[in-house]
Amino acid sequence: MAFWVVVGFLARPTPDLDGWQHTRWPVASRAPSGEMSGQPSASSGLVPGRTARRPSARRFTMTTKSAAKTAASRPRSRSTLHAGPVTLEMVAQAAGVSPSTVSRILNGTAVVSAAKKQAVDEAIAALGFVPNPVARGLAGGRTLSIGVVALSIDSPFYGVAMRGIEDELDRAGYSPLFVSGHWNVEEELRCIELLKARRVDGIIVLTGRLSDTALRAQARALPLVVTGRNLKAPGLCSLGSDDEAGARLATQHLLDLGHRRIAFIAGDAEHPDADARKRGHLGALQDAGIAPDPALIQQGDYQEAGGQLAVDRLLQGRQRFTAIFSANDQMALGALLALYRRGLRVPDDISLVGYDNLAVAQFATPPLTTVHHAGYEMGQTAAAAMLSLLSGVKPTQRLAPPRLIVRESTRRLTG
Amino acid sequence: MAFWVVVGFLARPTPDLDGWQHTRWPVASRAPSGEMSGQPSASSGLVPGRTARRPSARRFTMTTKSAAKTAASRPRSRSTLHAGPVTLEMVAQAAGVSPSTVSRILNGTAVVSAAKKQAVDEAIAALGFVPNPVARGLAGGRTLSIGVVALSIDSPFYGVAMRGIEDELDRAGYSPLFVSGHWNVEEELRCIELLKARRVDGIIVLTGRLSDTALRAQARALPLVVTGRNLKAPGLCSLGSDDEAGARLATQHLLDLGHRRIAFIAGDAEHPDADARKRGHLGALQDAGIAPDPALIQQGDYQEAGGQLAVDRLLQGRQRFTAIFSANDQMALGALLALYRRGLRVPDDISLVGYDNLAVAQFATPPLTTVHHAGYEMGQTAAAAMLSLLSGVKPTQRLAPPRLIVRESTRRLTG
DNA sequence: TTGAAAGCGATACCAC
DNA sequence: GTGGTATCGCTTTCAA
Repeated sequence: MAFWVVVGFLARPTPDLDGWQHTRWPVASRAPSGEMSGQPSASSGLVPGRTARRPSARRFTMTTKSAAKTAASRPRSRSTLHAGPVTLEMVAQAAGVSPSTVSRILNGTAVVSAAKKQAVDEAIAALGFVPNPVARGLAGGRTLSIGVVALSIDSPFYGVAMRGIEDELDRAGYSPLFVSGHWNVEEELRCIELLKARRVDGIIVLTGRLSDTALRAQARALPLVVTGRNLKAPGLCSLGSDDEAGARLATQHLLDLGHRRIAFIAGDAEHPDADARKRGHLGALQDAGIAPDPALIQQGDYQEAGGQLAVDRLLQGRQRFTAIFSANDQMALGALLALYRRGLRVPDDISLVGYDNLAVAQFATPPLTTVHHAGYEMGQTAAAAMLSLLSGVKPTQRLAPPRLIVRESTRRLTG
Repeated sequence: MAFWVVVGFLARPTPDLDGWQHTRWPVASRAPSGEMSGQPSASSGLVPGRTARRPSARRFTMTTKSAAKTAASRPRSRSTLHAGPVTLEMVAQAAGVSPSTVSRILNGTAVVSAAKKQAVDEAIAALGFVPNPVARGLAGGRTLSIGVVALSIDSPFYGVAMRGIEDELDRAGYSPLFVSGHWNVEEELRCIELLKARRVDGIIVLTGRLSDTALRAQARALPLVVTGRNLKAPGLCSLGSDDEAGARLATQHLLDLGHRRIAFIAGDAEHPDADARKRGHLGALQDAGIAPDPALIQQGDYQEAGGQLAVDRLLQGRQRFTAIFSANDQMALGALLALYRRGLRVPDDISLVGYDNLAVAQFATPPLTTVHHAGYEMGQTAAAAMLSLLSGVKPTQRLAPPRLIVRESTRRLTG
């Protein structure tokens, strides 16, 4: 996208217009004709801002067929000094073609003669034209932006997923619009409405709390990609990861090391993947012929504090166990602290396995054995799937299966 | 903002139009009249999408004075069944007023009679009207969105800052647009251009790599808030935190505990605050009459691995030291691991202080003594400052001074 | 106070 | 292949 590179923007308010006053920032493409009036609205809660219209400088328009070659009579002729947002129309004039043609070249909507294409490309480069996504959004219905609903903008796991989305979308000229649902269904819905109001072209939901039904409904209005689920619906692409298999890997690893009494710290039950991880753990135990001990299963919340409390409960209950599998790394970190507080060493006294392979996991003391849950890749894949959806191609992306990362928090049970 | 609550959106493509085909998602407010033609463009790299115009259903317009009461003849009359984006114009019709009046009420741009206001408010509620920010952006020049340039979307420290921004802006009806510069000046500039292309109303730069001069220049075109700096310029609000004082606090704490040989792990030199933290450390030493030993100062990079390597170098160099002050928590985590690997216990053998008070710091083993660098609050304050700037008020926000958080990674030097 | 209408900057129909 | 131009949904003159 060559035309996307150069941008010519206002360095200072255009001084060539009549009535310019002391407004500091040129608002969009308008040159102010005076200060705004009016009070902050009760509805919007905000001052209208320093917007005003070009008072005399009227854009040329040719409502009737007769107004043919008026181009030269345009009031604000282009000059390097009086820079302002360069419009498609300016490019058209400079290249001596119609706006339609420029648009066609920009979007590849139709075949244009090589000569005109070159003229337009040159004009674009010369003027430093950047298409205005806002106008594009209004006119074309597409804003080249994708809404991303995350649980929280500062989530350690989804943070890297967001980076993956960002990188992948960027390559296609799309921008992500991140909003956070804060672990709350209503807020997630509000986020989606906000994104739709902003006319995003599609929405990526990173797991989230919404019901499958709600997601299906949304997908009827807008392309939707959702991670952490497995559901089928028109216009919807779900990218489930096999958390059950991942959890099996973790528990199996502990079993392989000779552990038999393995405590499990469950994730937030509201989270769809929490149950899968629990099933994986129980499944692995069962396959090994071990009856799960309910006392060894502690409810957590996917947060550090939850892991810490879970271990405290385990210890207070005087449960015998030689290993812990925590349904995510964050809780494992809390577990690590709880064990440390009691003077229990990892892995000498207790082996510990996490899940997710967060960046911090490798810097825990000791570095955490965990299940790699590819966050960055998940984001990238979700974005790629969205781009497929948008281009009308059925997305075929799938997530890589989870894999075990053995570090230093687990060891063979001896004695 | 009462009108912001309800949204009526397309559940399925409007079936009342002629020529409807198998398009899946209604693009913006248009009902398709057929499939799109054309190839993906070399410029945009993307398929144009399934956009099409309403073929016959023409919006009513009154170009001449004579076309007075045509409202009733409007082709697509409003009905609950044929829901579609509710426009301001529909509200106007429902309320029996002109679009201008609705706009005035929405924005508080002018005084409107109570009766009309009520009628409009009711119509808004009844139709579930939500103003289209895209159209607003085009027409008014304001998009109610603020660009936020971060180093990375998944930065642990700036993550919480972003949350602060999000929360604060949300209360004013603004949305943040997060973009990442990836620790790279060129990319940061590219981000800013992208944000300007998307017509954000202002930009918040979270520290970043841009030079003060570059920032000043940007501020001439758009309101700008920048954290981690102290610079003055028109249209610019900088929110510097006193990192020097914070670092002094950390080193002073170690001195108070009787430590004399204190190693320092410096932050990424490209970061403006890294130098301040180093100065604070050296200043505290100097005040205590201790000559800094260059061998005890190790360069880090603000990443975990950097902290780990720094400690490795310290240990390999057989330096004598009883405490370490790491210029941020991430490096402190790495330091913790390096010490653990050598069998050195924190705080028994070595005391360790970090900086930032990341969420993970309190779950390190042992929980990290650190300097609280209010990320969330920083974001909130930056957003508030931006809102001030936008409303023409000179921002007076300041950041709270850093403060020491004593946890378990430091102890009094005995013997 | 209120309404009419001219844009904002693109897109994509429709005709040539 | 092109150009004209009617929108998109809203803001803000200007005139009444």
